[in-house]
Amino acid sequence: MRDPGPASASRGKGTGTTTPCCSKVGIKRGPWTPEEDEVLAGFVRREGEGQWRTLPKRAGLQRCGKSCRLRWMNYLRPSVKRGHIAPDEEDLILRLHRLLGNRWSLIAGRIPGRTDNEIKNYWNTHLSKKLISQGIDPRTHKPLLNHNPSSSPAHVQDNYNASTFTPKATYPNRSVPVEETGDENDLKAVDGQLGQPQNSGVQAHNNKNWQNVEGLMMMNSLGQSYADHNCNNEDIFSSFLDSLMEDEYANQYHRGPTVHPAQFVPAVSLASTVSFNHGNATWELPGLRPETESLGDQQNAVLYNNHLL
DNA sequence: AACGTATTCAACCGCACGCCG
DNA sequence: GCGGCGTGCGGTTGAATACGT
Repeated sequence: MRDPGPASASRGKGTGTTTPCCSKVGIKRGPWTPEEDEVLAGFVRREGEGQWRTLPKRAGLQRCGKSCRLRWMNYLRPSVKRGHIAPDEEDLILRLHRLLGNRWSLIAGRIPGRTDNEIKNYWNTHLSKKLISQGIDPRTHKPLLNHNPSSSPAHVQDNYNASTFTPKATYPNRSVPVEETGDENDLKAVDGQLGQPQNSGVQAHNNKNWQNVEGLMMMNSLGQSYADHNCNNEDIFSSFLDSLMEDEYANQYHRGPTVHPAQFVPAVSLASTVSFNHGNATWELPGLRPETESLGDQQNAVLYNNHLL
């Protein structure tokens, strides 16, 4: 492994304002030693996670709290899975990234044992290059304009298209059209109409990294709803994401015109239906195939078929 | 073997948000 | 409403390592 390096060695970017926990003289930086790992892991096992700021002092570590937390979360936690990313994990990362963009923590939350840092690194070092080599823009997941298809082996392209890409989806809660280009101005326009993503019960959102148009559309709506009503929607989000992850789902919606979700109230027998409160209306996001739809509510069936298929 | 370049990934940074007094 | 604190996020860095000449 790497040498720990001098305790005062400067790493990372910038020399500007430092966070309080890292400004103290005598705080060690750089790679962790096995001894430090042992101290930290033992302490967290005994005392539990949290109180990271005061943890170094209590545990007798010459580290800042943020560094301790990062080391625990990304390396020492028992649930952290080490080793190579499996093909199915890679496939999942690709599909989740297409939906969520650079929401590494959200993506990591769907892949057991993998950390956001690990997935982020894997994306930047492997997957983004892989997509580029296949003529896919890793930022938008759309074809690169200047890419020569002949430069990629056909079997590679076929494999990727077949196993990884879902058909283009038009989400039922979309109220504005999504431009085919992932142009920044388009994103701003979309932001303006749907509102910036807000902090939610799921996690805090950084507003600066909404790079994926599809994910932007979805998360804007979810985030807005979460923020407006401050409800605990982690399970709802999870099930909604599950439904989005199904190819069948995307197949059902990729052709249809948009409809305001408030216009549509799915039959109660529809499984995986996701409800959101927004303003005075309840927004319903159907998340399954129409063939499972209850025929008991004919009105809903008509709406469903007319507007969402 | 020696050197230069590319790649990997652990660790750092600033910032944003929720909570609480 | 305001400010401090704790926490978590995504972007970036750079030492270690791998690879090529």
